[in-house]
Amino acid sequence: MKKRTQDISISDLLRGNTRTLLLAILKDGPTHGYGILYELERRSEKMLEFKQATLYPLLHDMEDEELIVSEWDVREGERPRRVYTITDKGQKELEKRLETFHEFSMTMYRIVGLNPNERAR
Amino acid sequence: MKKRTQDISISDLLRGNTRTLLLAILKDGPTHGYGILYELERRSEKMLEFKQATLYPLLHDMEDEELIVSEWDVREGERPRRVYTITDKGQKELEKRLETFHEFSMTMYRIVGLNPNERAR
DNA sequence: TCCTGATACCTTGTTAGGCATAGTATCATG
DNA sequence: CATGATACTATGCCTAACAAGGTATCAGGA
Repeated sequence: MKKRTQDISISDLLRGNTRTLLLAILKDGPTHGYGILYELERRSEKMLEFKQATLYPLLHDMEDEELIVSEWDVREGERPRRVYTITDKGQKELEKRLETFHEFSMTMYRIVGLNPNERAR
Repeated sequence: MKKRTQDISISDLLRGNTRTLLLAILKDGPTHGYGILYELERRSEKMLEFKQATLYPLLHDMEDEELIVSEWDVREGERPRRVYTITDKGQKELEKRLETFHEFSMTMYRIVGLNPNERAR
């Protein structure tokens, strides 16, 4: 039976990389949840985005895992924000994840016979 | 509550890249299922592997999607093998997928501040 | 002779990560 | 005073990859 071709899904490519992205953004300074959404959009030039339903539970999990810590930033006349800071454990986790990501990506490039330095056609 | 850190999972990184890998391998010539497993292991130097429960259903789906075609290769005194060949549609799909993969990967590198040309530490 | 491991294919049900959807609330702007 | 942006949270769904199990043939060793 003929079926429609599976769409290529960014969500699937994102899978397994969300923690890495979060840690990488937080490495450059404490940020609150909503700000991370903005920062990711900015750095990726709108190619990538987290859905709120992805981001917030993930932040909570990562705090449970002690990769990040949070504190409420309450200011007069402003909505309270929960600001997240990367921990030492988080830094180490980031290093490990970057290594794995890099190794995986280079293996992918090798297998498919693509050169990472060439511009996309 | 403290939780154990999520392990970095190759399965998750693989997600969304399996069709791309399959098509890339079949692009270099018709191959039977079990042979694809071997070829992937060889090209990735054992970093990547498909589980059989991933491979076979995927091959069937991709045949339904007309990205590949199969025929039984029956030989005297040998177990029958189902040999898969990439179609024109599959070739085009591969191109699209490679473009998306490349774009995604380069975006990842940019966001995490890693240089794809540097060796992993 | 029988057992193990490799080859070769297939199926059923589970898992878990990302998401759709919905809800709450504040503030600026027109 | 309605809308959109900001800011956080919770519940339940979807689906790709996998664990586990099955069938069968053949070679090689104990």
